[in-house]
Amino acid sequence: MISGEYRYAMDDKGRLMVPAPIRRSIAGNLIVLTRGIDRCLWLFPPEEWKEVSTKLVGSSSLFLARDRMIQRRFLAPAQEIEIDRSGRIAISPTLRHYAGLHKDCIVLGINSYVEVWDEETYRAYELETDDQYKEAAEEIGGSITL
Amino acid sequence: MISGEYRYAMDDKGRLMVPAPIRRSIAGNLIVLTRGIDRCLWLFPPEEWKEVSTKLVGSSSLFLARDRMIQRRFLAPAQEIEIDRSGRIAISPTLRHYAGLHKDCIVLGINSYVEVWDEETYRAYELETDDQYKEAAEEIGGSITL
DNA sequence: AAGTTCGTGGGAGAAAGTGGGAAATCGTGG
DNA sequence: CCACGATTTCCCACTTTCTCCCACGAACTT
Repeated sequence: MISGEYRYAMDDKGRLMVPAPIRRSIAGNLIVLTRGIDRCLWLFPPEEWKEVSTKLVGSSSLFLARDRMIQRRFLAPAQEIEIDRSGRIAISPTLRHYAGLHKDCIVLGINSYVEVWDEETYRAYELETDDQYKEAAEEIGGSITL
Repeated sequence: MISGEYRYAMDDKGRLMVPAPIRRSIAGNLIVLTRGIDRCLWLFPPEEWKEVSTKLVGSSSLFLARDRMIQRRFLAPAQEIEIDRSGRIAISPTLRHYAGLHKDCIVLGINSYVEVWDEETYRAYELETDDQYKEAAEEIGGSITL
């Protein structure tokens, strides 16, 4: 189970730390990096990626607009990359640009995958979703007793 | 049943005491620390955390905006940490920053979990919510006879 | 009064994070 | 097809932070 929230600076070469605890929970030093659905990147352990991608490809068709869209925006940008000896990954300019990564980045461990955000973008996202979050919390409060 | 209100100073290394009475009511020396919904941290015994988190994640999807939000804000920041031999936990910079922990902290034992507040923040919260608290008391008075 | 528990501080070794150099690769233009 | 510049990759070395452990002082107990 991957988790944790971290803040790292991307260096001038576009390299970003994969937090040590997350690294430890990944077998091998390969990961798959792709565009996330919000303005962030998603990072999967290879076997997770295989699962997600086959589920998506499995039932998709060249001839359906919706499927083509998903393939283009989610599957196509994916690249398998290596974690270097110091525990960093090099993020390609294309992906960097998509997520608007500048310098300070937020790295989130979520269950079985990892998200990478530009810090400012993430703060903005938090503000934006604050009301929804508190609403959700109240709703949950109705069903969870502690 | 966990309870008690305590005040501790976080040391320069970011370490904070877990009050001895609370420590005694936790099996083992592992706990889960995460962001609370107000500007504080929540600390769960592992089995409690498993229960809460599975209730939340149970059937969540990458592809639903609301699920992503809950995962990012509640689940992602969670980390399992160890209580050291002197009964302290090391709080990561990210969580420290979120709760605005400086030096003096308030630790609250509440039923089955624990809250950690920056002292100033907590005093402010108390002042802010004083009226609401009295109102709430009136409401409750309608249903509880003592 | 002595032992026990509780809280506080600090030191040493290990691990994590950061930066940069050199070789290799890629892309472009001649 | 080659040459050059830019970028990337790989590796090494340094610095900072963390972790683990021990030791001390205060307070409480017996």
